[in-house]
Amino acid sequence: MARIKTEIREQFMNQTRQALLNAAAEEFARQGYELANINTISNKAGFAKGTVYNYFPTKQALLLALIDDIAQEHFEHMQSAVITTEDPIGRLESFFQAGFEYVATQMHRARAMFNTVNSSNQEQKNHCFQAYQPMFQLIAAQILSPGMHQGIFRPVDPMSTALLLMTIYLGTASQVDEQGRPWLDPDQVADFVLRALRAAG
Amino acid sequence: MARIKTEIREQFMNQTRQALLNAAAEEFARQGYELANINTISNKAGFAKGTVYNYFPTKQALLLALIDDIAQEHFEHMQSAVITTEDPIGRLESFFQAGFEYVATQMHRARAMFNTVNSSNQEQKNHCFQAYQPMFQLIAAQILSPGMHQGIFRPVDPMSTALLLMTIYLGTASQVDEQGRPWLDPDQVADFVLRALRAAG
Amino acid sequence: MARIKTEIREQFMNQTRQALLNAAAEEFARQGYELANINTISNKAGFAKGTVYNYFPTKQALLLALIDDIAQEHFEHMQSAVITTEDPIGRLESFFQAGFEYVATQMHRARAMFNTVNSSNQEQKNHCFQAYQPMFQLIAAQILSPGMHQGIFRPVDPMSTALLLMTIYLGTASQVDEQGRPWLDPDQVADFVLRALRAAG
Amino acid sequence: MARIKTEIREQFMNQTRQALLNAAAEEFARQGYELANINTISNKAGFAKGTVYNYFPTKQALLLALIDDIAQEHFEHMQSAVITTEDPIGRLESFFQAGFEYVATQMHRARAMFNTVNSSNQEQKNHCFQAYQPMFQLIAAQILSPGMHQGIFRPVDPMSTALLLMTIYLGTASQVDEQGRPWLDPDQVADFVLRALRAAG
DNA sequence: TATGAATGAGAGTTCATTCAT
DNA sequence: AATGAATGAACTCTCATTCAT
Repeated sequence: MARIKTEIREQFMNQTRQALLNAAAEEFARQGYELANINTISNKAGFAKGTVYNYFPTKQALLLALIDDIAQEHFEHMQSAVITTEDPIGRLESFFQAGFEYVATQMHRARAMFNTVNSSNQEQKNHCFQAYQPMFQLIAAQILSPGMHQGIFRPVDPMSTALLLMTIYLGTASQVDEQGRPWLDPDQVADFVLRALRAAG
Repeated sequence: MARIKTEIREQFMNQTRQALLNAAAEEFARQGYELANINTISNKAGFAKGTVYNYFPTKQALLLALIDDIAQEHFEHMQSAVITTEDPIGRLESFFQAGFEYVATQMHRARAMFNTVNSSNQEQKNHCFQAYQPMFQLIAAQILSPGMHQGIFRPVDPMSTALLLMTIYLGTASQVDEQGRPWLDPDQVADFVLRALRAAG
Repeated sequence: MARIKTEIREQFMNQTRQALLNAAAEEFARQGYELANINTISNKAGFAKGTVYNYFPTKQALLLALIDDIAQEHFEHMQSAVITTEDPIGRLESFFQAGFEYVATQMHRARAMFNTVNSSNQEQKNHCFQAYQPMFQLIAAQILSPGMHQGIFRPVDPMSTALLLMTIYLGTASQVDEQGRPWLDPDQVADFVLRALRAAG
Repeated sequence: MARIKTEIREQFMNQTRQALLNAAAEEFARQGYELANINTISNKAGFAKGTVYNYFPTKQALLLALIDDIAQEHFEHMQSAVITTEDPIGRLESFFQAGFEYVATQMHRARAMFNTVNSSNQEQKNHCFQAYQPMFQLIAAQILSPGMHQGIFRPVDPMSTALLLMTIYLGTASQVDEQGRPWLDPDQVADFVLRALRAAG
């Protein structure tokens, strides 16, 4: 009984926490970290200013928790798309498609992440890279390695190439016009990358 | 006589202006726009706070003037490297080499520019793109077009490909470790891009 | 219960607001709007600088709220004095007596208002006139009109004469020596005005 | 010869000084003392910022010199109008007519003076009263005294009545609508005052 | 747990004044 | 006499954070 009560409470707390994270995503996306306003975030989430501090000790802790949330969701979205096929080429195409899809459907979260990854604050930037380690692993282990083993991709260093692909993904997916539409399309980018990776002959 | 006096004065003013721009580059690079401190900038340049406002009406105007300064210098550095050879492949290699070189030698200016290009402030971002138009033209007209005409590069849309290359350049050149060394090297990146661009066969 | 709590809180807030308005009156009276210092105001009220901005969005909003407060209090003071007698002559004498009384007892508030009414800032000046509309009505409807109807006052245009009387009141009541004592006394002024208004013969 | 040179120089200096005073009048009228900008004033006069300080040691000194200039001109304008007739009633009417005329023709100077007379700065206010002493004398000695001696005006205290008339003049002449037209006209005001002053019977 | 009044450090900007030219 | 670059004190306003309720 007490257990159940506790669970219900936790669920409520999680709801509040999620509401705050969602509102934070929107605000961090629109304004960037420095200009983001804690008051605006809490109000957007339907709470008062002080409530944020019941869940996150500081503004930066809120951002970093958000980044963790985003990175995990982002990773799961990409992974599930990538592993639906065995073909390394298809996987790479899926990677870019799923990536652009994520940016399109989770605009706020994606932009909050872009802003943080490009932040001049080293701590925030590093936290992003940490949180995105699984994504690098995904590229290296689930796309590049199989491709090289099957002789479809030329031999490359998996980690630095994963970094390059990730850079290309982040760079191209984050460039959008004033209406939020990307300047480049994922197939075009995937095609470009595939030509660069394909084994000769 | 008056002319000479005026010229000397203008030279002095330009010196002050340049000192402020240099200090601003350092501060904007280290802190990003929002955290950059006008007082710190002017002191770094050897002046009092108010002096900044004799040269730039607002903090943002200072940033945008700096971006113009950087973009021009950056462009000139790249252009002079690119046009030393007729060979499109060499030109593309030179482009990345000169690019990474610029980032290495003009660290502050380059980082200030990266921060601005990735800013969540649309006005600042747009200003960057405007200021970098010559660079896009350089890629399209001096590298891609000749390469395609000579049958060395496969046919691509020059502008969107220039955008892609620029994105790759900015993305890869801006990724540096804590000591400021790039994670990827220009030849590796140029090689990757060349494989993607080369005409089949 | 919640209602009671809310009421208590509101009462507290009103106390803070009033304390700020009182401190503001003192400061605006002594220094005028431009030289008035928000920090001084909040400290005088027993609060920190930022607290002012929990109640008034800007310095000018604080001034205008104060003007509204003063105008209402001022009007109520004058009205209650005026309507205690039916006699138009007595009413006019009461008007000036109560007016000088208000200035003497509410020195800060009165001076803050004088400063604002004479401000070179049109917006502030206009706000004063708006806030003092009831006072013009009081003069026209409760003093001049009855006086004319009873044949005690000669026929005059009520509104422009109300304006003239108000001008005379403000002008004479605001002239004080270094110790704050008025140069003219209300009975003298009332007598002067009465002679100008009385019906011939 | 040296004398002549000196005179020419003085004339030049006086020209510069006058240009500065005129520009100051405009700025002090529009903005009030605190918001008036020394740079704006000097530029309006066709000089650089520093030039002001060759003629006036401080901003306030500039204001006070301007007040002296205005008070003298204002007085001369009123005096010459007042003394054209021997009739005290005509003199009083002329006083208000000339007064409103001065405000209409020397709008900037008049408004600068109104702003200063109503300033919360005691020093500035007092300086105004000092500078306007001749005007009080004019009212008392050239209008009220003759009127009383001729039995046209009832007996009043000349100085306090002069103060009252001056207050009424300043109050009514300074009230203008957004187009700068006065709300009351001088004859109306003079008529009001005359009724208050006329000897009974 | 949720609230929101209070805090106060900190920032950008203005501008009277100085002074070397 | 005229200039205008440099100065730096002073000000308004913002906002992350605290804490009593």
